[in-house]
Amino acid sequence: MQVDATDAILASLRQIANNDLSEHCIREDEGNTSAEVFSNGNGEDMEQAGLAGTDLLRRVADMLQGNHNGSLNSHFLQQQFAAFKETVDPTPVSTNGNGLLTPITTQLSPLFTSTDAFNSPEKLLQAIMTPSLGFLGANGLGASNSGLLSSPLIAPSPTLLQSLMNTPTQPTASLTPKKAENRPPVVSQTLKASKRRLFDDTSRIEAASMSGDDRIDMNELEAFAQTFKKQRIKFGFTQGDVGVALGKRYGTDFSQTTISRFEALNLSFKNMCKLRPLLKEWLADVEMAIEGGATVTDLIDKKTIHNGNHHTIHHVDIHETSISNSISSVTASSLLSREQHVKRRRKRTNLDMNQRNALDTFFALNPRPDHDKMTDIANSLELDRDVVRVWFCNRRQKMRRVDEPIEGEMVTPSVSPVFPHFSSMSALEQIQEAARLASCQASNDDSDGTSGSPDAPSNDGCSDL
DNA sequence: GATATGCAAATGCGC
DNA sequence: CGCGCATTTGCATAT
Repeated sequence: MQVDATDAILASLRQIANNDLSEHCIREDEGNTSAEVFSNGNGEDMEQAGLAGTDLLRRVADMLQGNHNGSLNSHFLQQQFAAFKETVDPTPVSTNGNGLLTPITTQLSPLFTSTDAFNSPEKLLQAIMTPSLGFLGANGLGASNSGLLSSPLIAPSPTLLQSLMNTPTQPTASLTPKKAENRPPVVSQTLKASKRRLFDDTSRIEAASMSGDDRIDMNELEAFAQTFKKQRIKFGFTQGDVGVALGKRYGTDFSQTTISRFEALNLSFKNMCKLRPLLKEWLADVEMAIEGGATVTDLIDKKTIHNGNHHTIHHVDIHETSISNSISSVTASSLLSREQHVKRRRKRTNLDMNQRNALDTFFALNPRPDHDKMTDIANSLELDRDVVRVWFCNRRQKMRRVDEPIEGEMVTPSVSPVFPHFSSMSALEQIQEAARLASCQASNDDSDGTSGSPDAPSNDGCSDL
């Protein structure tokens, strides 16, 4: 009776702890090694394992069981353990291209000066469960702030454990409009996927599949970015300068961010192609001007001051851009020489805390308000209706993004059972009420109603007024 | 002070 | 017009 799953886990943990980790490759796809250890793990027996000092272990076992359809999996345990070890000693970790952890020769961190710290499963588990180690993060969520956990590579571990804890998951943390200090090291898969870098595989394929003339030489693109940066620095322009200069020139300026991303090839392929001719032209002009004796400050000033006038700054015929790409030819010279009714991008609205909170609240009430309601909301928040509309669109988009990856059960009562009484109110009343709520919760930093998570802490203090 | 980056506004396009 | 979805772009802030 006592040779039950708990013992088995103990034994296995001990074994794992004792063995060098390198023997237990943490490969995702081959759960061989000692998988048999738990093959007899009949879950029920665990309930009565009253072994002293195994409480933690049991908890983990329970969690494991709960999380793995009743079948304990030593491979999984090993992962946890390995992750833990890596947490304590981040250095040797490495991932191969496939995102799989590769075997490592372990080395204990100064914190755990001897292997003893791992020899006992109790210790091990205790360590895992110890908040100060950041393994579970504050609140049992996987937010690892501890300096120990600075390596992003160990992130999966807290996450897994978190799921073990069966805590309401909030994987992306992207929902919180917090200052970026508590940012978890790992971005959600979806978010990651949505970001396209120039030289990722997709782009390569994309570029390679372009036909004949349209084909853009990736190397050239890369080279240009490099040259551009070099020249830019040589002449003494900042990224911001360039952005502004482009604005004067093409009517639509770019931020320092964009220039930075261009130089670092951190834009999509298409985007790079679009920007390149502009930058190329600008650079050519600058080079010419400098050659002609102009100083950089001259150029900057000129570009900064020139505003609503006719921009005679240039007239370069850079039509030998060698790339008769549709994008490239259009953008450059044509816009200016016509009229400059260049549709300027709306300045990015910066919603203040109250507006955010209010919108969040509205969203919780109703993620897709109709035209009138939208207008009411906009008015009540002194925002452009369009801004509000876009906000809702983006918010829905975000919600989908966040929810989807968590396949299976999503406890998203998106429509708002949280505030049932609202449904009987008029739009205006709802707005007023929501505004009250928003201001109520303005001080607490939750503001993350997206997941519709049941915990809704903001609810307490305010809902009844 | 300049640059890099996370999150999310704003845009564009097809429906 | 408005939506969903993908993408581009920039504010705020970290580095």
